[in-house]
Amino acid sequence: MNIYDISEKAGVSIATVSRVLNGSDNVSEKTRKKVEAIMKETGYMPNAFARGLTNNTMHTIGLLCADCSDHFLANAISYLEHGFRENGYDCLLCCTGYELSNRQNYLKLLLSKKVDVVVLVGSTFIEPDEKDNQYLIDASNEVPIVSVNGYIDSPNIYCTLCNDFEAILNVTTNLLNKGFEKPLFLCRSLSYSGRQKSEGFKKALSDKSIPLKKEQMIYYHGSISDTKEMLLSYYENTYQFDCVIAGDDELAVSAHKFAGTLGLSVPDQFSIIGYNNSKVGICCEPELSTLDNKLEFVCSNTVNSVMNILSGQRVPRKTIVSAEYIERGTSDL
Amino acid sequence: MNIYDISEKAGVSIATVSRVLNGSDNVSEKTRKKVEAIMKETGYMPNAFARGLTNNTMHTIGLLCADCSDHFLANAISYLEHGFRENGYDCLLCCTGYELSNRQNYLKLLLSKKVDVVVLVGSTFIEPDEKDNQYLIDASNEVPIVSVNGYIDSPNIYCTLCNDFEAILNVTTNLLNKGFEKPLFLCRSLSYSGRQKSEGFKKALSDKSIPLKKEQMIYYHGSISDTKEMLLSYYENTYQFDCVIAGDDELAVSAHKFAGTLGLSVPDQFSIIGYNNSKVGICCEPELSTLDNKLEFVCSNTVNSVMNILSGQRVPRKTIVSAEYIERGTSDL
DNA sequence: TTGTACGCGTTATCAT
DNA sequence: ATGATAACGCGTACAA
Repeated sequence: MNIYDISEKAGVSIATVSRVLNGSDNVSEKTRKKVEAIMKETGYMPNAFARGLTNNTMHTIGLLCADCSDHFLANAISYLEHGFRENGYDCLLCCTGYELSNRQNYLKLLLSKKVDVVVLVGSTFIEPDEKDNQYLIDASNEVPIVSVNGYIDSPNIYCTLCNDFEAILNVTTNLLNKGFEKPLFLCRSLSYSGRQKSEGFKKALSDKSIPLKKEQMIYYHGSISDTKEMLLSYYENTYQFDCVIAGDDELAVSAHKFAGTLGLSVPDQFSIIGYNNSKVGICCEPELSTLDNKLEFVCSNTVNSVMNILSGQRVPRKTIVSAEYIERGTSDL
Repeated sequence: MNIYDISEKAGVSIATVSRVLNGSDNVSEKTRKKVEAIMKETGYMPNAFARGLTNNTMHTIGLLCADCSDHFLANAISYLEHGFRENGYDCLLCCTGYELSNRQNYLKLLLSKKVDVVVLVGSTFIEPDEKDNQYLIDASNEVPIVSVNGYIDSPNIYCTLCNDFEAILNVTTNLLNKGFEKPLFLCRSLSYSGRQKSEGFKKALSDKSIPLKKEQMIYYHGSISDTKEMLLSYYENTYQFDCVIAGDDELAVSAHKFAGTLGLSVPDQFSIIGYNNSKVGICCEPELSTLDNKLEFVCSNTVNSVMNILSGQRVPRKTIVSAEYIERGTSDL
């Protein structure tokens, strides 16, 4: 059932059918009704591929995300998908993992599928070494790229992110003001966000003229229980910390369990602050204090930017929002 | 840069270009090399829409899921996406929510985008009232449908699921054998999976000739803390249960917190068993005993089924796998 | 082995 | 207001 069939049944030309299909006003009420009736009756659906071919778009947006089973990324995808769909766009999902070469292939794949925009979900897409981001810049010549939570300075790449630097700086400062003297910064990786957080931590110490010791910062990527074990041995052998500033809530939960097995009194003797305000933080007892990085705002801003870009408007290349400190049971600031 | 440009530069016809593109053997090594060189040099990419138009497929699979921020569903999507991609298929993601009319619209949308298959991620897509599933059956006339964790009996709908009935039956039976006398079954909804679990619970009681009381089964959909409060008041006012069999781990975490505030001794005085073996279950202390419903297997089987269907093979319409009981700190069976 | 020509189902331009 | 027709880029049957 294609446009020719409809035109024949309705006794009009395909041009007219196309006109009613696309809501053109240059068609008499009478024929419009007639054509619409035939369409309903036959359950006609215009062929999306043919439309794509002539319009050069199928209204789809490519989502690049490291791992959608990650709670934070899954939430981001959820927000983004809803936002894009409200605007008539579908989402093609690519779970790339963390390896650069895979990511490059996935990006190529999205380009070959002719998505209208590609969005980088999560700050891990922005690498510390500039040359590793060149493929993004290259791709941005063909299609707009938007980044959720990462920043890169390039003409056709638009970024919305949380001020992770400021958030960690503030919370660390407050912890120090409260009398904690041996902070441990615990983070997964040197993603863009990880780097910002790291700098925030360092700044807090330097603001107070506290010399930074190498052992005060750990980068670790393991399961909750592995991380707990690591902390146990680290505490024993390397550095006896009295509070943990974590790069995400799962790391914080590990620290929580660490404190539990050592019987440290939380939050007075030992404080923990997570990041992301995610569900895992309210499963433990006492519940986790955390930093809410305003994911919903970041995502909705991303969606708005995309829509404006697609309609040819100019949009800011960088939008930053402040995190919000959420105090629960593992800190008292 | 299209196939004509390439053919011109290479001094061959578009047919030949098309042949090297699709790996036909009817092309001399010499011209193949030449054409490939030009392609590489110009960075040519065949137009996906034009291909879609002639081949009537763009190798994409539609994923219908209620809410991809749900941990369980996000995991399923992750497995599915990887599996499909390995087979050269992309995933179009639709987060439908739980309302039937929305779901019907999303399904139509996927059909209009001409996906090759639609997969229903999660058992909530199978409604208790048969007529509410008619839209699925109708759609299955146009495109194969596969269901992850739900079952519906229809010629072009293929289902892979966990034996939730058996799992809850066994675990409830074991709890009763251990001397627990006041079990509470706590579940979110009467999704297909919810119905199976419910029946398992009932069967366990009836097998022991224990009369089922209405208050022994709760269907509740709220946040962790709301659920905890609900349980507190339920325990006080309605039914003083001594163990909880939960339909998912989050509900179990709520019960965990409930037990914590009441100071009930877990697992001897009060036992809790979750479902899904998800991350939230290892964030609490003691960690949650749970039922692993073999999501990875279910998903990989789903992917295999889809690939076989697409290649024209016959595949079983129903595949069932048994859950695995994982004992941690909230039960001792 | 290679090339010609048509079909896929739209949209858009130009007449009428 | 409506219709004829080119164009989009590719795959392929048929011819050579």
